[in-house]
Amino acid sequence: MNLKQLSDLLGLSQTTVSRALNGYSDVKASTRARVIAAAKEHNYLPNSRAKALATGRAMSIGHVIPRTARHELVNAIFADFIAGAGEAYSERGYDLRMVTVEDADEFATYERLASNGAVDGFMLHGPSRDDQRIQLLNDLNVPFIVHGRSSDCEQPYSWLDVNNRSAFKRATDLLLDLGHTRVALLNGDENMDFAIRRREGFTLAHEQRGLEIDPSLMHSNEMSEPYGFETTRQLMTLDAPPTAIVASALIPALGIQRAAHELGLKIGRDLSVICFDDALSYFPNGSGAPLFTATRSSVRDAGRRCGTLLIDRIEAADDAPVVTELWEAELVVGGSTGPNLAGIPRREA
Amino acid sequence: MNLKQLSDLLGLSQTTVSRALNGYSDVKASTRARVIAAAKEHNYLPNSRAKALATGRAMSIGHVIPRTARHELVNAIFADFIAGAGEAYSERGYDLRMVTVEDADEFATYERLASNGAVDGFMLHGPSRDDQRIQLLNDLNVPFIVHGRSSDCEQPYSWLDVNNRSAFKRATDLLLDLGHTRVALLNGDENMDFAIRRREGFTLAHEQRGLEIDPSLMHSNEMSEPYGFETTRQLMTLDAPPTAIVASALIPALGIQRAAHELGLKIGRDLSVICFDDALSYFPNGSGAPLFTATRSSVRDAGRRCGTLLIDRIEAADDAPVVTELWEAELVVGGSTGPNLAGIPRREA
DNA sequence: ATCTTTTTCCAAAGCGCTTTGGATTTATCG
DNA sequence: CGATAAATCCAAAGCGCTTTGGAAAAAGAT
Repeated sequence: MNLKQLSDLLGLSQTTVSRALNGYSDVKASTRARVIAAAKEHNYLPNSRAKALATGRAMSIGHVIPRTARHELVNAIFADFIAGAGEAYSERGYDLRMVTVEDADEFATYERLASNGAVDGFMLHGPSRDDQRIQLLNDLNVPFIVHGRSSDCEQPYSWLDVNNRSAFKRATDLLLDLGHTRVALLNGDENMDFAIRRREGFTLAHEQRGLEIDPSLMHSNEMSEPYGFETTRQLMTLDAPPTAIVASALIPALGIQRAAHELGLKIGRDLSVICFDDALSYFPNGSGAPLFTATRSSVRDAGRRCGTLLIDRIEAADDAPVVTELWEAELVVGGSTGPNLAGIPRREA
Repeated sequence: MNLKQLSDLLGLSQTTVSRALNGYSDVKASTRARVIAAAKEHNYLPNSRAKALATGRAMSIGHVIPRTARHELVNAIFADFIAGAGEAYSERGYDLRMVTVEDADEFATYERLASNGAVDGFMLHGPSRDDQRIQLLNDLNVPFIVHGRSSDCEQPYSWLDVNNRSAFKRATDLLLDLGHTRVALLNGDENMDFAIRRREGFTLAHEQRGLEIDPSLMHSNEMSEPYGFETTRQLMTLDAPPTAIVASALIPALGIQRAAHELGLKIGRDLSVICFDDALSYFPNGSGAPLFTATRSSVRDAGRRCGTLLIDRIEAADDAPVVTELWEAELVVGGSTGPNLAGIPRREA
């Protein structure tokens, strides 16, 4: 059933049926009712391809995912983020068009999808320090929003970010306040902007107290359980091992925990751990009382808000000013942090 | 730049330019070259909306994700699966159209997207025992493939599944061979078909040896770390606690591990654990030697294969026979399994 | 009752592509 | 060299919707 058939059936013009269905005011209430009833009865649905062509709007949001470069993306965070974004999209009648590409094709794909008319805007994930995609999309003059920020980017652009710097500063402050003097950092991949800011927070907390940081205590890698495990094992072989660790996520924190157990160290007593908790739905930070002391910010909520902001921009005038939003993470105290008992962790076994 | 402008510029008809670009044989090699060169120079790209309307093909695959009902989907597995599927899609020129919906709107959304022409086919995730979506999509006569199976479904349909039954049977056999007599099952959500089959494998292994299973040893829940943790703690308070556990995934296995540590039990000695490993990219089963003994099958590979099979079906004749593929999981032996030493786990501390 | 205004409807022109059904030109062949 | 076949090209008709610019009908004003 298409528009022509439906309008023939009703003895009305396509124009009238179309306008009735789309809520225009120049159609009598009674005929609108007739049209809607008939449409429902014959379950007519406007062809989305035709509609897209006629309106020039694709009603979809592009997510371009490079295969390997930022493959950190197709990961724990990603699923929750797009779950949140997807909610915002479907509320507004949009859907998510995801395309995975070879790294080399990434830019070309943005250009293609934009000039193509396949999407109305883009969601940018995982920005690096000086992310070239921002320049590109500004040049293409297509709406987009960045989840995160790009420190060295000069251009104006819209973003939503959690305050990673203050989150890690607070986390580090907490540990220093507890008397820890050797605090290790298991940061995320420091090509990513969020990791850079987190490191800044970590170092700032030390600087404000006039503390030097031993470089051998700072590590950077993609967040995985083995990363937490192996780095911790290695850290504990140092002459002066750390008594506390700030970790980038729950997953490496579990690795830290495993290493601690293996070394006979009790988390929260012999070794304090604080991590960033993205509040992933399938990976809660314990149930009930938090397992780890953590700075928490829901990546799902962030996705939802990013989706809303992006659609607002798509539907706004072309010259709408950029929008930015900085979220503070919440500090939740769990059982993984405690005072520095010895200066040097005790060993058992 | 659109087709008309490009053809005017070349002094050719739109027909010829279109056919040149689309590789038809009725255009002279030299003019084809001219056309391609001009298209590249003015970077002309056919408008995908117009193309979709004219061809009747959307070149996109629908993934309908209910918000909460199977929210297990928006989870650890999901990201890797669509990463794999996305590769297959982009190789064939398709992309992924994901739409998250309220549970109540799920069926209507399938109907809408299908009759709408918004997608050319569907990927079905996480089938339940008697999944109604299969009937629906068969009725709608739209290509689709199921990742997994639906045990009680009578209709023919295309699917790709890992042999969960044999995987869990082998896992259980391994433990029984090691002398364990009380083996617990931490299954996934038994509304899901895969979990049902896994339980079958678990019970079959016992039955073949004439062993009864204590029902208090069998649990079912969504895969999370706390689920593993709490269930294990509870199991260990039984009069006769298990000496081995079969777990649905790596994530709950980490919870099991945490509980074991807390109870002073050493994994692989006091408590054997074997789990299913979906080979998630960001969640490896250890690095190098496997952390857990596991039955492994890459969900990313499955996604890739599902994508290929689905597109094959979309591009095949309407009456192409259904296709099915059953993968055997690989058994990898790690340090988490060992012989039953006592019949009752020893306690330390 | 006549003239405006408002309401309600519609014909037709796109949107930018593909494809059908020739028409024209060039090559092949007896 | 005329006739047939093959190679190239193109005008025009869709695809199914929206939207413009009126026209016709109904309501309101005088």
